[in-house]
Amino acid sequence: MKIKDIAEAAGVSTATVSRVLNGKQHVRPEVQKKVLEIVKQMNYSPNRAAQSLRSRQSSMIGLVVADIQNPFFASVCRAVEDVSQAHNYSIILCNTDENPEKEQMYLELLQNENAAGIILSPTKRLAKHFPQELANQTPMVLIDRKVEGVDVDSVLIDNFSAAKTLTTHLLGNGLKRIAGLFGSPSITGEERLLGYQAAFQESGIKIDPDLIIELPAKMENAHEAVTKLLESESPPEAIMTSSGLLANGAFRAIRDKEIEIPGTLAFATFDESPWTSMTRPAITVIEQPTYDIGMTAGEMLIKRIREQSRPTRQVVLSSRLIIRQSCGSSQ
Amino acid sequence: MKIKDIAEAAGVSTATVSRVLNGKQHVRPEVQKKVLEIVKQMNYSPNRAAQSLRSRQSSMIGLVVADIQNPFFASVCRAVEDVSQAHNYSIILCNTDENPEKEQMYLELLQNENAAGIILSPTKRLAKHFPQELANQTPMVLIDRKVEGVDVDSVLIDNFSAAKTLTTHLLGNGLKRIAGLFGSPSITGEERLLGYQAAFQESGIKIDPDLIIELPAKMENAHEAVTKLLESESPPEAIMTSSGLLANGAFRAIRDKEIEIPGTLAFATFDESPWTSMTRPAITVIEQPTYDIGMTAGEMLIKRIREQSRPTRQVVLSSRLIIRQSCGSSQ
DNA sequence: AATTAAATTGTAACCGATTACAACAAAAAA
DNA sequence: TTTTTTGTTGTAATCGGTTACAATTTAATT
Repeated sequence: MKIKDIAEAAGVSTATVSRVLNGKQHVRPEVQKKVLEIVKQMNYSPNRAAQSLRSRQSSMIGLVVADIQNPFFASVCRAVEDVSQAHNYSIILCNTDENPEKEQMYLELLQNENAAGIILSPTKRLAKHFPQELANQTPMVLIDRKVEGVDVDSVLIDNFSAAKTLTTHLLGNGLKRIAGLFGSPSITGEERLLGYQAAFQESGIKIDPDLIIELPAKMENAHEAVTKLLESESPPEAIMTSSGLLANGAFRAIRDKEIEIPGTLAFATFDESPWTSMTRPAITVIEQPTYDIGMTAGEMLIKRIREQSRPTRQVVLSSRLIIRQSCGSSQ
Repeated sequence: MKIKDIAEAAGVSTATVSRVLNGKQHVRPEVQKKVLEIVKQMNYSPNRAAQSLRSRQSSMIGLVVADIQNPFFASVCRAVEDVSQAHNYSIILCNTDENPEKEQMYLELLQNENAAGIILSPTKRLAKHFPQELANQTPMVLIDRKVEGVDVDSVLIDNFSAAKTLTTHLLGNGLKRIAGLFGSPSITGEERLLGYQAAFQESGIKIDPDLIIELPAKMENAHEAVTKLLESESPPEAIMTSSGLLANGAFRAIRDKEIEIPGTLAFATFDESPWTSMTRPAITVIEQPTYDIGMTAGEMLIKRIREQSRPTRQVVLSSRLIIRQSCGSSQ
């Protein structure tokens, strides 16, 4: 079923059919009606590959994230999909696992695919060697990670401030030996570490460097690290983690050791998850506007696709500290 | 940068370049080497739209699920992506929300896109009116839901037995008034309901029809339904839910009312989630082999893409009852 | 050495849409 | 009525690959 078949059935040329289908220029209403009828009757829809080849633009949006199993990205992804769908774009999902080679591979793929646009949570390496030409050529929106000195749209939260806020909250509760688990290598993890350090700085309390742990953001890693931490000679008074996945492993390790929260150990983390409000004590968290991030990124991308030359902008959405019982503070 | 440029630079025809790139037939090793060198040097990679147009096959696999925010599907998705990537396919992600129109729209899109294959968790309507022609024409693997009397590959767990096992476990603990929350409209929910009923049947205990609740699998719905249930004149002794999302809302409602588990109310659910082992008491669940389902489906799809005519098969993976403390059983 | 078979390469058609251009018709202006 | 403008339509080129077919070279066989 191709455009030629429709053209023949309607007694017009393929050009006319194409014009009708794309709502272009001058076509007599009666011809238009006839063509549409036949299109409907024959249940025709155009071949995307042909369209894409000719117009040098596909209807695909590349969504490149670290890991779709991370609820943060799942939520972002869902939002992007909702927005895309409303504008007749589909999404190609790419997981990088923070691996620059995978990321590179996917970016090339998306170029070859003539993706209409790309939404990307860049790895640390990409942030260092940012492909500005690619961004100039293909509409792109960065999410979740700050990349300095490049001209590209982005949507993120202020990770530095959020981490500082959370740490300050812990310090404010009289906790001093606060261990921090930060995802690595990851820009997000890095920024949050800086916020953590800044909070200490400001409070005048010294950080025990042994309590700063950078590690790949996987549950098992956090479990292992926290287990070791808790078995050490001078265990911390509090633990904070920089992502939901890390929180999970960490919390499990704490539970395994049957350590009392917040009595013996306080606990707080980035990322609101289904479980953070369900444990007893419920857990103090920094909640990110995940769906909003995805939605905003999606909308910005659509706008850029429509108007390639619009000035770029950085949107910073605000996160929220939800104080619960895991840090010993009353409300 | 197109194949013609490479051909010219290498002093051969485009056909030869194409042959080299696709590892086809007869090309003199020296020519091959030369072409590959130039391809590398000029950093060429082929236009996917053109390839897809001519060969009538894209390198895209459609993954159609109910909702990527459901951790079950996120895990399946991740597995599919891993397998796809290893075979040089990418995935187009489609969320249906159990909405047949959305599903229909996406299936058409995937056809127009010449998707190499489709992995699909079908809605109830699709199961009734299964597009066998589409399945014959495009490699397809069904996941998660059983569809009767069609000739198509599928990967699932035995939902009926799993639900029966879980319900029998509750009954075995002396619980009789067991409320069940089942996702609807969804084949999975339906099958689990049947298993639930069968367990009662077998035990000779009557079901109070008021305790069977079918509802869209969203947290809020479950929260609302359970709240109402708990406020009713004759509240249940136990609640089981047929999916992780429902479990979340249900558990939250129980917590909100500060009802003691398992003393006053027992609780169990389908789907192992990060939080089910972290609450106190920890929750008894049916754990599904999520990653395995995705991986198996992915591999089956690749095989079918390679050999369109192979006989179809149904793979049933086994789920596992994890007994914890939420149902009052010692274990 | 002559014949046959196999390997290598190029030419050009093709996939299915979009669109520049030309042709023609109808309406408006002179 | 003639000329100009505007609107409608078709023809054919084009996007960038793949591949059938034919042509040519090389190797194997008789």
